[in-house]
Amino acid sequence: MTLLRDEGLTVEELAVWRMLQRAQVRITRHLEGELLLAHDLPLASYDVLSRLAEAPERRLRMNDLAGRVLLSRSGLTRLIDRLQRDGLVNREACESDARGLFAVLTDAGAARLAEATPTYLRGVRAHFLDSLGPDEIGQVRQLVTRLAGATDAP
Amino acid sequence: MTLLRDEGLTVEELAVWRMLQRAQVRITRHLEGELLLAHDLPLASYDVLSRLAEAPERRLRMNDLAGRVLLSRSGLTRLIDRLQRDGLVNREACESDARGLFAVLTDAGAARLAEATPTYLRGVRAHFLDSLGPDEIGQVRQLVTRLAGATDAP
DNA sequence: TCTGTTTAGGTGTGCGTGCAACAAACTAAG
DNA sequence: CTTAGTTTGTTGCACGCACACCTAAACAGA
Repeated sequence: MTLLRDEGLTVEELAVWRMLQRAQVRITRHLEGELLLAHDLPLASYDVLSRLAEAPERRLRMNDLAGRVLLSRSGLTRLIDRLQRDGLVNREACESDARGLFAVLTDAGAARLAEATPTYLRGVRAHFLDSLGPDEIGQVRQLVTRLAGATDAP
Repeated sequence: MTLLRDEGLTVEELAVWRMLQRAQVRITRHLEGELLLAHDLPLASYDVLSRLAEAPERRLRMNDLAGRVLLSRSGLTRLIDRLQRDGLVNREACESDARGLFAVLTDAGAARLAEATPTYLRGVRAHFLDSLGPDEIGQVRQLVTRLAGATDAP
């Protein structure tokens, strides 16, 4: 209210920010709910599996993976623990660097990913893309690129 | 990759969705980090305090508050517990409905909010609004309104 | 008035996350 | 070769959250 103007934010600007938060949470919850219900797969796990599937040799160093997924290194360690326990991912040592570990997608992991992907993509379309006008994607791309700062997969 | 086209999503559409997630996490972490560092106040707590400050009589029913903040009812219960412990919020019974409880902002809570608000607003401007072109706010407003689905404060 | 249903809020529990501290392996300077 | 500094991944810990369940109060219809 009064606090707002003192810092030069309009009411609209604050409302937009709040709605952005709300939108993000809303979309994410829907998506995760569907993924959990249909495939017992959390969103973060799906993200890891899909990143690995895209990577050459289906493998990525823990550190690289943590950079792509939105997770701290320790968070990723635990998540890979779970995925390994479920047989979707394996850890393999790195030849050139004895400290390094690869997370590598198993066949079971690839199968699980393939199974869940239609649900995921349908969700992204239904909860996100369908709200965009046909020509808006380009604008939104430029916008989120600016907001995201760093690139997606360096 | 191959999985993508089968469901009719372009590579660009998926990239936009991923960047949106990345952007949201990035902004939120920056904002929360600054708020925590400067005022030892988590983002969720700031949100609650500001919602209460905006409400008539500085008070809101737990349920209403949970609707505005992006939190489950149980999550809000615990958060209010903490805020009450720190003296920023009090619980007061509701006259007309014996089940109801108001969360009401204390003077200390209002002071803490006033102290943290410049940091918060600066952060929103720096990490979000500054990435928008001067005329983009209106477009973004329409977009996020569609994405958020429900209204902000019904 | 009584009984079944709905709503408000809180509690028990388990999960996922980040931070700080750690050990091991690499790297660079002397 | 040695030593100091950096990077990689893991672990101890505490925190915050949601889900399922619970109690008390309100409401509905007979």
